[in-house]
Amino acid sequence: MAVLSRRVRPDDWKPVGVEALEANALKVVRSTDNRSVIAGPGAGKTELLAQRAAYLLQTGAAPAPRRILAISFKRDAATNLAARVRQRCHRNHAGRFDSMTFDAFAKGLVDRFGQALPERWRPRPDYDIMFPNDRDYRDFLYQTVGTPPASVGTYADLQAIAVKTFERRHLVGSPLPVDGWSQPTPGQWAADRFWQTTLHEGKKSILSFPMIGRLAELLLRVNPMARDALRLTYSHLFMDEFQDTTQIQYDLVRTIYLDTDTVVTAVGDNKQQIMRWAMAMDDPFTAFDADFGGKRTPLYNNYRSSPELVRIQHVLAQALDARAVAPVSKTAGTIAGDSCAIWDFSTPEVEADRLAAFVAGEMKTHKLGPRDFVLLVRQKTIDYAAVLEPAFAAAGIPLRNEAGTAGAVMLQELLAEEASELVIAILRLAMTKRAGRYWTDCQGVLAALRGVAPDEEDAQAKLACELDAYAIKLTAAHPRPPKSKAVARSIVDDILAFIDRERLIAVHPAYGQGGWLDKVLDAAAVHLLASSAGGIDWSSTLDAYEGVHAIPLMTIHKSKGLEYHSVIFVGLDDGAWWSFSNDQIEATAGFFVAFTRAKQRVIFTYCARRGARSKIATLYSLLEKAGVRTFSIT
DNA sequence: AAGGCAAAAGTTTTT
DNA sequence: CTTTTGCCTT
Repeated sequence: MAVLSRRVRPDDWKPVGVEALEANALKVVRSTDNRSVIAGPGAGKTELLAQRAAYLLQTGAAPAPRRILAISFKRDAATNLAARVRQRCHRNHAGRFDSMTFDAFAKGLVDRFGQALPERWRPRPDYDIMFPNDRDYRDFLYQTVGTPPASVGTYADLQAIAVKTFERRHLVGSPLPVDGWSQPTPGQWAADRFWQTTLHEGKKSILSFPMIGRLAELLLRVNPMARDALRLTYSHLFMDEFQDTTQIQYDLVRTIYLDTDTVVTAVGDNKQQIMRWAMAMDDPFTAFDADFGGKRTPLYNNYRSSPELVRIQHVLAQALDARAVAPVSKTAGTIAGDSCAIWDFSTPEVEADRLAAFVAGEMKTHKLGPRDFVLLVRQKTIDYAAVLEPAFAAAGIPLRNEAGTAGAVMLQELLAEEASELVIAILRLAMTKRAGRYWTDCQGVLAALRGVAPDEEDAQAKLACELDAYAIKLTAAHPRPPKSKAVARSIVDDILAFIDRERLIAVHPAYGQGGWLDKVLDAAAVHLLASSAGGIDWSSTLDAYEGVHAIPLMTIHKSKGLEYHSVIFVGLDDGAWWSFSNDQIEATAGFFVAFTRAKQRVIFTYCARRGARSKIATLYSLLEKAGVRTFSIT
């Protein structure tokens, strides 16, 4: 289908690049009012937003020069949505679509307008970012902060504040008062001391992202010009993964867009709320419907999972939401035996061997790749990797612990880093045959870094020459993959010098903060060295770096938003689910997320040696209720 | 310095 | 649930 830049009449507009959308999805795509879309896994929530963006941009419902703002919770979700819109729209249209994380949005506001904040809340322009933990707050509350004035309370009052709730209740629990708290409670007094210390009392201001969110909300409340500019800029606002919205984020959006002509579309699934610990609101959808007059529009199709899996999913869904409506599977089942089963093993070693043999067999008979499978665990991937990795290696399948670290950086994070992607793209280009598509990638990224527009032919040609010459030089200098950390690091550094470190930092401000770029580069070198183990060639080294032939092992949280042909959940026992009774809803939501990653099959494994199954008996009875069978394997 | 015991952590996003 | 951390005592 041709991607058009001219305007389409709303009645003539058709979904781009997909067969059809379900009726409600199409209603939301064309909607002119605020909508809350609650839809289960595999319903195509991201696709709905991408189609709506295409509709608004192509029909002029979002009229130029006004733009669409899409806010996501995680970076990969923001990137993914932006990519889909670029695929579906002409460059001129996609250029009016801004997809970013909440934190990037809030930080952008503070960076642009923060100096207009009243003095007591004004950070210095060169502020640093902190990621405080409970320990930092404990040290602050019990040591740094000292004794409150008698009018506020006593030291004992401070000690009575639970460290766990200090941040969420007092520090960033509610919108900031412009002139400070006039008659502070002990909690507010401590919060104010924390703010004033981090803003004004060091060499630099130091802020956490929740604090940045609160400052962003305050500055728009006191600065009507900035607020009006945002209202004018964006005719439409999308919010993805809305079930994970925090009060801070919600307050910010409300301050900007409540009772304005900006149309808000909030999309998510309350059954997948597994971020409550990260200050997610209890029921953001109900708040949104009440405040913004959001019209609730559910989706009923499931484009991911087979009918049999969708049937079982619905049993789990009902445990989370009694009013859940059964979704309709739009995918055919391809599994001959049980789509879901519990495998009860005598020992973890037997479990590892059998799973490896099973995956190897399935790959052969059904022409599946290792990336069609996932090994999911609840926590501590490293413990499971220790047993599973040798067994899978013996079966000829490398296992890759996505939560494992290279240097100081988590593997999954490293691979999503622009710096790492660039290094690998250039290595592929220089070191491997048939590197055609890497030419386009590298050229595109380099052009963007250096500010060369696609239509500047001379500059593009010059860039291509430079890239060519550099590739030849790199191949000559390193015909084989590195055998030491020092060589690996020198390769990474050399490539970075070629792409120009300063320009990279200019385009990605995060790389200018707190040595993050060096951590990423060090991690890239460590991982490059680890990937070249065995003195293999460049091509397999780079494959190993990206894990293209490895079966991924990860936690449930990391798997959110991903999908696999077969999901193998290892360790359905009380030990792994120690927190089950603390928050049954959240734990069951985690179980639901794990289950719903699968397109065709889910296997749960159990081993008595790891723990009982009494605390999580309700999970087992849910599976039993859905007719899932248990097989003992010794 | 080492041992004993109780409390806390673990799952985790974000430039 | 298990493992790590932290504090107190000897």
